[in-house]
Amino acid sequence: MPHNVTIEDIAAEAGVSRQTVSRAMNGMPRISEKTRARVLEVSERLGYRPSRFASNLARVAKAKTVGLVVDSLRNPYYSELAAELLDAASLNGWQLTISSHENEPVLPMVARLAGEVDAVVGYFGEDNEEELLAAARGVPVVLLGRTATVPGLHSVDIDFDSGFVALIDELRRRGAARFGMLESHIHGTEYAPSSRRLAYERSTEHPSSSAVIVCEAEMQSVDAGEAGMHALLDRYPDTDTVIAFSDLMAMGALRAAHSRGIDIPSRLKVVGIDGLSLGAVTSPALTSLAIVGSPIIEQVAEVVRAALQPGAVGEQHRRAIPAPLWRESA
Amino acid sequence: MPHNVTIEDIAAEAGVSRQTVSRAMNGMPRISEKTRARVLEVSERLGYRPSRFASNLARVAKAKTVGLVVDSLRNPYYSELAAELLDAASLNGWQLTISSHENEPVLPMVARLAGEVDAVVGYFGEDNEEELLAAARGVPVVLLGRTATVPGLHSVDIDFDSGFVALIDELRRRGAARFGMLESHIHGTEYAPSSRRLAYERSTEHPSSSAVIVCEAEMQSVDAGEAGMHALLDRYPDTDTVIAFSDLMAMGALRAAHSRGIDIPSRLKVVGIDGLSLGAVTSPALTSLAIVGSPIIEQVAEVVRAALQPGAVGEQHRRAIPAPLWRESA
DNA sequence: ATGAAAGCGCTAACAA
DNA sequence: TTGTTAGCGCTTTCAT
Repeated sequence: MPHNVTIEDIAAEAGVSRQTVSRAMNGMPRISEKTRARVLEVSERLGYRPSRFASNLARVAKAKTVGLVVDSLRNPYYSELAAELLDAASLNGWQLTISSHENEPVLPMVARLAGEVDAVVGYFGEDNEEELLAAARGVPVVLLGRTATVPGLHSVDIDFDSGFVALIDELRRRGAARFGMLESHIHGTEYAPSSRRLAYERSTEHPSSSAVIVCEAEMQSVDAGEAGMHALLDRYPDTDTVIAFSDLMAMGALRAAHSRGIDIPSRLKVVGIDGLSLGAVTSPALTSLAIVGSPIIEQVAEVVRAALQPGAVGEQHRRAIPAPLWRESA
Repeated sequence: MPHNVTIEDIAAEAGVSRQTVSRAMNGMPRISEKTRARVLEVSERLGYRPSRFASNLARVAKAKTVGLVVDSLRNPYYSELAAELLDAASLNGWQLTISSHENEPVLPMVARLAGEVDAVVGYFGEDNEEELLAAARGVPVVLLGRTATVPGLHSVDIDFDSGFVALIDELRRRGAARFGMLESHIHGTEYAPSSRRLAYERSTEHPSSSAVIVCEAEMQSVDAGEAGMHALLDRYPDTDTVIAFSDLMAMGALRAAHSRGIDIPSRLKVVGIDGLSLGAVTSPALTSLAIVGSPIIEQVAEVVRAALQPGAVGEQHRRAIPAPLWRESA
């Protein structure tokens, strides 16, 4: 059983001390080119791989990495969110490790992640807060899209109410009068109104906001949006403005409108939620209540930055206000 | 200067040994519920965060993490690739940390990554192999989309020639006769024919394969594809089959065809490259030469698995054959 | 330019 | 159930 090759082996083989090996491997000064070359040659020959754990343990400037938990990177909402967090991470000198709970139960995943990262941020659906906290074993956790209720958990929630007010106001100014909404319901789960629907209903007046179609979404929510749009147009033919649960669903809605020969936005306005850059390439380009590309990531970065501070204490709760992103469809 | 709180502090405060603290924190057996609770209480009160470096150093089953380097997660090709690698990672018990070289030069990024992961895989464009190898400091590197030429670097290349043969054959069987291609050229860089274009030209006969339009792509290559399609239809009006550099460009091509009232696929077949799941929601759904969703990730996972083996020696070179994904547009 | 000593903070194996 | 003894493999500081 050939034991793992360590810095000690390289030092011995090259006839130098461990520090010299360290200097050579890390491109540090105070070493002659000659010895450096020799050490590098030896280390390559023996297949030496420095232990990142040992080196970070000894080093004073330790690497920082934040873990992101999402449903699936196949959903463009999460991949754009990840892209933004990646920007923030690079700005702050963090690494970003991503996990999706597509294949794995959340709690074990968080427990595993906790052994590899310095903070965990993510969407955790309905997961129990106490259990999350316990699974994280001291690693700070930031809940996205909901407000944490137990002490010790940070959160960045989304203030749909404020976002909707701005959106509906401007839509009205543009002539919107009879609203409809395409709500989403993940197939096979028990239905509960989403915070998006609730905000929609609060921000529109009653008779119009009764025009809600609950779409049974599976993976491909574009299709659900298309079907939902047909249902909505059948049931509430005089609707002039449709707000979809997500941009993906709105894209389906656009398709349904197309197939019926309905002109957008003159006859019907369509608005998504999310603010995906993907929405720029539909025709017409999709107007959206933007979460991604708005201040949410700023907030997350600030919370993480604070939580990563050595003496950090207490939790932070923030709310990000989604902002309408006006393109052509409304 | 309050030093970092360590296991020692908790042990002292709780009046137990370090080992007992370890048992409590990690949910290990052989500890009474009473002491566990007390230790947990203390650790929470003092804000104890176990050092993942120390724990992994001491632990025999160390965490494995692989680093993925991509252009940008905003590009669905990379995010779907990442999603697949995430699946493979979860299957193998790895973590996945992602870096994009959107904001950061590659070499320093690889150097940083190398201190945090056990293997690096990624698209490295034109980057110098020797420099990459040096930056990785002993951490295995897997090049994607090209074949490594220096010893020490692994690679998984894409065999477009084989893929194109299968694609073109079947297209011909379906009536394709005059081919055209929409090639991509990243704006502001020197142009060199892509391996996709070369494979296309090899697999089609000459006069038809001269129908190549080089599109100046920026971020949003959908637009480039749209413009390119118009140019192609103007210049080679009798083209009956168009192959685009990517699915995104093919989506633009679809849009151009739409706006000209050209029916797809009866009058014109359109094929993308990449195999994005996004292609399923265009109308008509996009046929594509699939890279993502085909064996490429298998190959990558195998190479990484081998490279992660303690005594691993030598490098691996593999080729993945893209497979046509027949949907409606062809 | 190089080396020796002293940790970094934890877990594994064994003893009590 | 709990504690003791050894490391894990590297970097830092200080000599030389």
